[in-house]
Amino acid sequence: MSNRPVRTRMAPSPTGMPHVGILRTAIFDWLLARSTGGAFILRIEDTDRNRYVPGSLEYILESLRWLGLDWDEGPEVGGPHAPYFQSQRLDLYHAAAERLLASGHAFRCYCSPERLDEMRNRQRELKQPPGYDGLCKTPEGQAEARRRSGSESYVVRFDAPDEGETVVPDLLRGDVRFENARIDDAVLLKSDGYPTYHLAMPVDDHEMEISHVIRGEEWLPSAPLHKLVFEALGYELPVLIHTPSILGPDRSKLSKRHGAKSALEYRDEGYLPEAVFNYLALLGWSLDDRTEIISREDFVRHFSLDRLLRSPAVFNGEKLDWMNGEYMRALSDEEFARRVIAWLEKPEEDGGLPASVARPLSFDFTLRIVPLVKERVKLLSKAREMMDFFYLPDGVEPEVDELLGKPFRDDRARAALLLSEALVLSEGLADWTSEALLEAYRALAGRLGVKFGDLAMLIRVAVTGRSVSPPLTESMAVLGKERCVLRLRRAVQLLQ
RNA sequence: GCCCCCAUCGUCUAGGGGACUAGGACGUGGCCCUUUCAAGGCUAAAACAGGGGUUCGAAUCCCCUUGGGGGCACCA
Repeated sequence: MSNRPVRTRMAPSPTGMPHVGILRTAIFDWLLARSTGGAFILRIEDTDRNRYVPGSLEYILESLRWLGLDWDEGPEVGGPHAPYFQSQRLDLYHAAAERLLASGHAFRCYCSPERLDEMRNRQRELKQPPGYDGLCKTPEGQAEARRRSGSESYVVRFDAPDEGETVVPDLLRGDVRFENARIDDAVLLKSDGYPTYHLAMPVDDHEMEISHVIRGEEWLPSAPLHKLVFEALGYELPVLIHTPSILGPDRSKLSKRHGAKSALEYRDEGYLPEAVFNYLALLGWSLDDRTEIISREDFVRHFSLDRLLRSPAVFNGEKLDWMNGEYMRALSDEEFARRVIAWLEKPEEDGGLPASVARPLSFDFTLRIVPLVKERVKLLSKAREMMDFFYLPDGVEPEVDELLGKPFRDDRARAALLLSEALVLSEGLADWTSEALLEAYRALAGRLGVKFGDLAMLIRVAVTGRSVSPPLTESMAVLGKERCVLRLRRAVQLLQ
């Protein structure tokens, strides 16, 4: 195998948001490059104008940026092999096609789509393997095809050998053998002058000096074709690595059907990029028998191709959630505050706080809240419901049912009494600290003959508007006496 | 239909002939902690798909079966 400098690439088509499968492969590409001092190249495979989805390029770039996969060459950064858009490299593909035509490795095919359809239907009925029947391999056949289609429009097809076998060396899977008779005379150049992947990929990977092609295993069946094209063009074949698929819960390839998400959707749901990176990188690769949380630096330091797995992995959202929680808790308070503020300052419809809350949020105030919520939140998006009551300028509006809860469902008067006792006590409290509050409320509960938990819940809902909240007295200490007393008073009124 | 790939707890995985009464993690159950919710601690259940070989010895190597996945476009 070659000793060329390591150069890997991600080569997405602009057909929408890149999903986790392709991103996971990109992570391996990036990791291989970064761990070897090599280069990671981004190339846009925009050769199918029919499938083009506007905005895709930005989705791709933003996904990579979000995950921290910086590219050394490609869109925006340029590079010695620019342009990095295949639609701007047509001359290269035409020249390659001409060479293949001249050397007899390819031929022009005038068959109409209709004829090809018929051909395939016939083959299916006869239970024969589908594939081009070779009509246009001879001048007579070409004439016939032209006559039948009534058009001069043609494609360039590869003339695959009919005998022998082609052995594809895959670093992960070893030598994979294919009978040449099974290799189709694939279209290399379409009638619109654009190349197919089968031509563009060998040409570009050669031109861009790609040393390792890491791509999904769905490409394995066409790998022998690619090898043949590389050879016909006189190019050195890169190291091939076909990564296993990521599967949905039903074990079929992960797709939109399963709610397969793009990186940007994870971002918008409140996941941390380092957690998504960690989780994805561990789908098909492992460091050892126990390490789950691995920093980006350690991934780079320890990544090696020989620990890549061959078998497909089912995507486990619950484990991702757990891992995201791990990363959230591992953040410093300051960093947590920065990220959560960025989230909370978004418009309400995007998961931020209501418009009534003035932006920007106070960093210092938020920093005091962070220790109370950090370990009870798995997603940034969940932070809002845990934290909003701290910021609401007009207080909270608890539901009566919520306030009464189970213990006081049938004794509203008692709840009102307890709460007003708590109010009076609070108003008279000079030392507004969590410790003092806790002590005072415990004593009160004892004096009134109510379980502390029940009393606390009453106060909790009154102050936070919810029955699930960060620790009560600590939250109240941060909120401040004035606001707490106000909210207690309002709750008492609500019950009376 | 044909071709190719894959196969350890429900899921992600460790394991590359003896260290395996098969380890870790997520999830699940139980207990502890506890002002809610989390977090944390302890603990439990849970797997080598089946069958043949090879070998003194197989989760590990080979073959077959079964199962799962992918591919067979002028899409990538």
